[in-house]
Order: sequence, then structure tokens, then C-alpha cells
Amino acid sequence: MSSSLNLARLRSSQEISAIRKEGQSFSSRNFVLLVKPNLLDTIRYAVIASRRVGGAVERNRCKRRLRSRVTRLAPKITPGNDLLIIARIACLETEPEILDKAFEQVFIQAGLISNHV
RNA sequence: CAGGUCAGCCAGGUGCGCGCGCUUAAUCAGUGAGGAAAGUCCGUACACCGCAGAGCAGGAUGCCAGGUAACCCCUGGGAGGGCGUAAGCUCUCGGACCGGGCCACAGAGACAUACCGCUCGCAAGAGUAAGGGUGAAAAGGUGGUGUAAGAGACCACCGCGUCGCUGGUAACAGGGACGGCCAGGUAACCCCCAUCCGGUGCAAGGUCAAACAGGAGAGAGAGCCUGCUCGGCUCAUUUGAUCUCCGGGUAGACCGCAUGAGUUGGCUGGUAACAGUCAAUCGAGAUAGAUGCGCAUCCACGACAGAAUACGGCUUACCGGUUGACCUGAGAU
RNA sequence: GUCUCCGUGGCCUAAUGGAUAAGGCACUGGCCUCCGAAGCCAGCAAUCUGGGUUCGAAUCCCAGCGGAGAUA
Repeated sequence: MSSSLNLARLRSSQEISAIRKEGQSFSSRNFVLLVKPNLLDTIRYAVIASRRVGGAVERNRCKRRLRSRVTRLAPKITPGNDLLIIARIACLETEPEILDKAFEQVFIQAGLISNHV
């Protein structure tokens, strides 16, 4: 209950474009992760699926998959960062377990998961 | 039984666990995408702006009748063409005597003409348009009479036009009389005729309203270290710190926003589209944008695809399943 | 969401309803050269898709597909 409090959504387009400009990027086949430290003790995130991914059904599916993995990993992630996750076409086809692994790998690479496993 | 045609319906179900949006003070609980939600191709509602009334310009529609809030929509009917043995499917539809434009190449000639021809004649010339050739298209067609050769010059049938009659609300159909066919096509070229259309679109529009700047008034103190006193510091006291009020209104929030040309069922009228009436019922409302995942089980093994102000159509995409009517062929009784 | 516009070889352009769809760059082959470049000659290759109007469609009409832009 307390862990869910420091996970928030980013809503304004100004903040998101700031992350796109200034954030550090870490990419995989399925998605791109951009990180920018904020001065708060919370994690704020946003998920983007552009028209390149597909129609409305495919875009919703991508966002759903990525969002659910963020909420699952949230207790492990070190707070104080803004995250921006951009979906790629491949994340529609990859198996859920492989996507899980790729997600953790990228977050370790970005140094966001401190107390791993 | 096989093949086909048309019309309609469904769009995985049930249980458990985790998770999301909305309703709610909160839990529990309830509820939660489509037949096309799509394309944005038409038509409206609704909102604001404009507007005495009318017209011009521009655009749309175009066989007839009906339906509808309205329609490039639907239903029924008509004429003509194409496909199919058939059930049936499909395409076309005001005006060429308002006027203008265009009709390449070929061909003698494309809207006006006689090249090769035919006939008469010694010839000059005259009479012709049957046949040839060109072309998408060349002064009704076929057969006969007739003639020097020919020609609606005349006759029969068909086509065309005009005027009555009968049936039909009408488009039109049937049949009759007369004309003797004086003149091509194209209006998805301009145009003419009839009917309709003001513009912009929910990011419409409205309410509340930080901050910054502005105006009016009060005004000598206000703030910080610090909870209080002392003390200190900063900013003010001409160019005004600070406080109060004001209008417009940005960020943001809320309304618009889902009880409606609603849905389901019955009855009545109508061939039908549809209308009327009675009863029951409330079935999404997000705002970077909510519906999924796992397990079990049943089956036909799940396609196309995701609401964003709402509705009526059209068009396009689509795994399959199923119901009814009809047509053709074969066999049996 | 709403509105507007466009679509011609690999790329950039042209076109009166009447052609075998034109030109430049690129590509391929040849000539030239000791070898290249340049130049010259020849070739390859296209009207987004499907219907319709018309004697005839890249052009006109309808539907679809794809791509741009505007709107805060």
C-alpha cells in the first residue's frame, strides 16, 4: 500500500518532451526506456505507443503490456526518477516471459534496480 | 441428395484467481466497446457567429410514387442494356429547338458534302444517292413496286414524331388516326430547367478561476532569523513596500457528457420502407485516454477489429456458424 | 477528434480527352581513353488500386488504398 503511493503517472506533454530531450536512453528490441532524475522521492512514468505500432487495438495492447510490467517492478525500482517507455512493433509478437526478462535486463542496465532478486 | 440464389440472426459461453475505468465518503457490490465502434463519403440534431426580405455567385440532386427530422439513404413501381438454364443479379435514367465549345487519325465529306460510282447524252452538261471505301459515328431499317438510273416517290412490317382514346396517383403501357421522317454525337464539357443549401464545428460553446501584467482605492510600515521578548537583517516611505476591490481571462478544474428521432416485446395500418399505440426497461462515459492475463471445462477452436458530443445512412474489412424461402439437376415412392 | 490537399520509371519534374506517356539525374551495354572522368550512341523502366462516362481516360465521375499539411 505504501509502495503504490510513490508510483505516479506523467500526464503533461511538457514533462514528457523534457524527458525525450534530456533523458538517458536504453533500448531493446521491444521498447525504448528514457530516464531523467527528478527531485522527488517518487517514480513517475509514461507509456507511449505511436501509430507506427499499429491500429488502436495494437497500441492499447502494447501500452497494457508495458504498464503492467512497470507496476509489477515498481517496489524494486529506486525512486527519484521519471521514466518514459516507448513501444516498438516487436513487443506485440514476443512471448510474455521473454518480455519480462528483457524488461528486467534493461532496468538493471539503467541502474534502476538496486536490490536485485 | 448435390449445386446454386436471396433474406435474416450470432460474433465464444461458464466458473475461480490477479489487475484496470466509472458509480460510492469508503469497503462490499454493481457495471464496462462494435456489427462494423473504422473510412469520414452524405444527411441531421446541438452550439456559437452572421442575417429585414429577396437575389447574384458557388455547390448538390435529377425516371415516377411513397417513407423519413433529413439525405448522394430506404421501399415499391417504370423504361432500356448486360450476365445466368433458372431462382435472381447488375448497370443506366431531366433538356441537344436558349446559346457556345469539342469531335484526333482515317475519309471526298464530321453538319456540311458527292471521291470512286449509276443513268441520259457525241460532247458540254444534267439527273441521282442504290452500291463501294473510311470511321466510333456518314440524311430511318428490311423487302417489294417503280424508274433511264434512282429516291418514303409509293406500299407492307418495324422504328420515329404529332394528336385523340383506354388503363394507371404517376413514370409508363396498350391500341387508333395522321405525318412521310428537314437532319449526327457529346450535358460524369460549359450551359438551360426544376428542387435544395448562410458559415464554422464539442479543440463548438459555457461556468469557476491560481500566476504574470493592467486599473481604482487605502496606505507607513511589511517580511525573515523565531513560538514570545530584545536584538539584527532585507524591502519600502518623491518613482509607493504592503493590503483590499475591479474587469478581461491564461494554466487548471467543472459543465456540455448520455433518457435518446433510445432499447425490447405485443397489437393495429401499410405490398414494403415505415408509422401509430400499449407494456416493460435504463445497457460505457475515459481525458496520453479504461476490458486484459492465468487455470479448468464445453463447442463450431474464436476473424475483422477498440467508444471520445450524439443519431440516421452509405462504403470498406471479416474466422466461421445457423435459420427461412426459392431455383436447377438426379434418384425413390 | 475536425478540416484540407496530393499520388506519373529508382529520384525530380512535364502533359489540351486523341503518342508507342516526354525530359533530366541514376542504372546497363557500346564508342572514345594507357586507365578513369567528361562527352557521344543505344537500352531498361512508370500513370496508386478497382469500377464507370466516352468511339477513345494519366486527364472527367464514384469508391477504396497510401502519404502529407492545417487546427492548441
